[in-house]
Amino acid sequence: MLHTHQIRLKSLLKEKGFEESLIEEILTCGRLKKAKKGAYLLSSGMKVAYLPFILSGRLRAYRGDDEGHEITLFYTGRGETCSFAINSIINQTPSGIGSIVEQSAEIWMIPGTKVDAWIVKYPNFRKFIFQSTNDKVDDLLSTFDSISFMKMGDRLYKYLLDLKHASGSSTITKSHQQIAIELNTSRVVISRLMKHLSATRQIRQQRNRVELL
DNA sequence: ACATTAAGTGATT
DNA sequence: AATCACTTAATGT
Repeated sequence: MLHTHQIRLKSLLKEKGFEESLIEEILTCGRLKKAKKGAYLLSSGMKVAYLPFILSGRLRAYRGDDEGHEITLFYTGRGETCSFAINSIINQTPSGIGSIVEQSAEIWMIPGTKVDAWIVKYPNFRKFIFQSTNDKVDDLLSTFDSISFMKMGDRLYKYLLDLKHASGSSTITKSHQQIAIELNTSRVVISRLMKHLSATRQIRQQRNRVELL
């Protein structure tokens, strides 16, 4: 007896090219977790017990300090897993990053204890894991570059573009304050830059809403 | 109508 | 690019 989310999960796993028997294993030993927008899934220093496979929604990974500063690192969406979770699981080390639900998500939680064996047993799982790691390291480097070399205005624009790609929508519903937190700058700075983007017709904005043009 | 939260702005560092 | 101090605009109760 399969639930609708299990059917969707199954077809997504097939799409990913996973072996039939692996799909069965994933289905039997995982469990569904529904997480609402704004929920914290993981914070820095926590042990990771489950490998999250995202069925729907989107997560935002960030690095933070103890004074409430943070910086957005990358997003994780449908059909993806967070490669930092993989590292924490395999190396048995605590997570160095935090993860928050950006768009209400359904996540298939796979016990971390299975990961080692599956990497050995299933070539396609191994590929998936390495591919995920590679993807997220690329994202991370791109974020690193922007912090190191780009001016705030360009960083903001890149941030908006990244969000557009991650969400598949050119409308972003966030306040200037929230964006400022994610980029680790001040609200005033974001407001000024937004005004400029608006004046040069690169965006259109309303309260709590930015549309990329 | 009033309070609260979001966004805009000039001046200063 | 950040901070302060303040204004104006939008929204909730």
